[in-house]
Amino acid sequence: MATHGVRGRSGGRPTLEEVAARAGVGRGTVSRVINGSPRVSDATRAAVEAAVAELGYVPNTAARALAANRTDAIALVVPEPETRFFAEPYFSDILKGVGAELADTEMQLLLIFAGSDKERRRLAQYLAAHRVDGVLLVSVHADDPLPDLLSQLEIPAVISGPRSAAETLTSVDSDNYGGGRSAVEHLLSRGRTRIAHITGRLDVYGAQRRVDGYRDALHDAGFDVDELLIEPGDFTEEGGRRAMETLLARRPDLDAVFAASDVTAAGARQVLREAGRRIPDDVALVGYDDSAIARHMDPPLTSVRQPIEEMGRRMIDLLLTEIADRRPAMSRGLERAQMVLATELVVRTSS
Amino acid sequence: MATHGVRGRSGGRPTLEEVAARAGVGRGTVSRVINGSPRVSDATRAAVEAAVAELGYVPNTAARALAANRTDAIALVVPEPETRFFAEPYFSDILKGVGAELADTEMQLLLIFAGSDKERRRLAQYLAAHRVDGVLLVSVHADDPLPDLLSQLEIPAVISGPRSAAETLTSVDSDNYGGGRSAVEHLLSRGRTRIAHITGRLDVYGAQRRVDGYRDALHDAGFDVDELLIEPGDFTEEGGRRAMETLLARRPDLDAVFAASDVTAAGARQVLREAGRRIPDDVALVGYDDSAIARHMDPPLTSVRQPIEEMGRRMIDLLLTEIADRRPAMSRGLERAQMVLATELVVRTSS
DNA sequence: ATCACACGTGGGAGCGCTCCCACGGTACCT
DNA sequence: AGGTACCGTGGGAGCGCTCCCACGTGTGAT
Repeated sequence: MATHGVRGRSGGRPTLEEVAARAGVGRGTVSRVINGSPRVSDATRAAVEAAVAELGYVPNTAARALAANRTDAIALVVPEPETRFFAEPYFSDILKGVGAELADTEMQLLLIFAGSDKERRRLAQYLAAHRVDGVLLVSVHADDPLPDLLSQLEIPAVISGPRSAAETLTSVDSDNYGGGRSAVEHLLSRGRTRIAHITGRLDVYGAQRRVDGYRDALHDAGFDVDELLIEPGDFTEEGGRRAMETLLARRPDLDAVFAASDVTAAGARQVLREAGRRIPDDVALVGYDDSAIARHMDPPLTSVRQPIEEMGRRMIDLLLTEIADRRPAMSRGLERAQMVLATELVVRTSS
Repeated sequence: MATHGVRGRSGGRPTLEEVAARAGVGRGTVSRVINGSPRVSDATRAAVEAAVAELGYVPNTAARALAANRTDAIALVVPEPETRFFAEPYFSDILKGVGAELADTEMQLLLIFAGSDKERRRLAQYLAAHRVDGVLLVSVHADDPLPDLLSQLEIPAVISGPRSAAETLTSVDSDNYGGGRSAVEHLLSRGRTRIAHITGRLDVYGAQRRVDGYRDALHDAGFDVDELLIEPGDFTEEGGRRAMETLLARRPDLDAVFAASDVTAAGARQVLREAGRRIPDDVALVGYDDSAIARHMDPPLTSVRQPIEEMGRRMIDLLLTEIADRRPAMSRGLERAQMVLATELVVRTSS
């Protein structure tokens, strides 16, 4: 469909040189037209474009990459096994945002999994070869060496979910603090006062921030924070069950639970049911992520929604800017951007 | 982790030339070592490898691609919107096989979605630019122009699920005929004789082959095929419901149903339940795909499993061979490979 | 009339590699 | 001794682009 027109009699694909000859101009001029430089007269531009169309010219990426020292490709690095990538809607949402924002760009997106050690070595090789202009990093654990490798190689990178408050890479995050806060404020407004919190993995910065939001919301409402109402989980269903059992044993009079993920809430719900507590009558329940689970739970789960697709879009924005600036990491003076997007509490009948 | 060692004082990455100088050999020799040519003495090879390690040399992909006219990349083209890609386990299984087979290769895998028209135009551009050495095509509809574009551009390609018996591209498929056959033979062996079939979308070659298997199994067992027992579906749950209603109205005495997908079977099951038929007592049910749905259905669904991961692996095998042969499509004489992998009937309590 | 300075343009140099030819050396034949 | 063959090796040429300098030519200020 895209290519018809005369193939060069040489048999191969037409080159810049051939287009130039055909249009009766020099090589440089064709290059300028191809790259959208404004320093070309309209007449010349038209002639070149005609020649390009007639010959079905398509630039040779390798040659361009070699000469210009760029690749026009960026990588989305997922430091997880592929299984998790498909299992968690998080990734698919990010990918959707990224794809949308990249759609009218020349940039090519590469999806790279780095779950196993072998894959990670491969990735290191890959980055060392500078085969991408920039990197999008999602779901990075606190002790992951990848970000440092990237700044060392001076490859522009944007991370989703900073590793800490002192993240050195440009980052995009949802407002975990505000999310945690809004969940608790909502429960308070419903008249609940003995609100428990099942946290996420605390080596994940976002999980900590949710706890901070939980604490501050209670504190600002004039309550003391009861440490016995806080129990660490790990984002999983099983973790939610365990934590809920502990909490119930420790504080049987609790009247609400804020779980750090919907899956965790599902685990908690199960234990509450088995203990004969009705939701929301006896215990109100709020989750986090607003995933499919939340909508299909019985009763439907109130949950904090993160704008994940939007995060994907913003990540690309920032990355492209950084690439364009060509001042990779730690360029002098320039503050690393730390973008934070608002969350939204989706109220359902569980609270 | 991967790169330490002396960076060239020039500041940039070391080149072949610098490695050659350091090892006291010529450029060609280093190239030979890098590319694993046997025509290098052991001593020289060792010297070069030492120099490579010391300098932290990593080949420049763009330069290599330009000089050698190859990209060391292949694309997995998914002619579907990203949503379906994540929704259907088929893709994740294929990807798993592909990834595994590619793991100890230099080849880079690109994932390209071509669901929308815009994306397809982009893809055509991409292929015209020969940015990949080969293409893996999955889930292609009968009238898709993509395969023809590929052979026209002479890009090696392997398709999963041939478009017809006369597929011109190299293909890998599971044995849909045998799968259909085994499902019916199984039902016959259970003493069922009035076996209905809800087909898949009949513009999908594999769906047709399943029908063929259904027919032949009955015929070979000495039964006439009752056309009123065959009702077209479309692989969806809703299609399964509709078809089941039709069948039940037409042949209330049917005692078994073979559905062309598990999802279709789920739809059929629902209608059967509503009609008061017990499974498997009154009506035995067999699905296709052996997906999660099959395992979790009540009762658990007998289903035909396709070796999807294996298909991914074989596709890569064939593609790499084709790339190595450098005789892209329709090279003279060479029969297109049409690989067919066996299916397996997983018997559960629904039959 | 002169100078200055844009602007649009052509083409050399060079990006880092692979390919291939040519060369000297060794080994084995006649 | 000369011839032939092959092996390991060096390095020229060239892949198709971008970058940048240099070169007219036209315009406005002097």
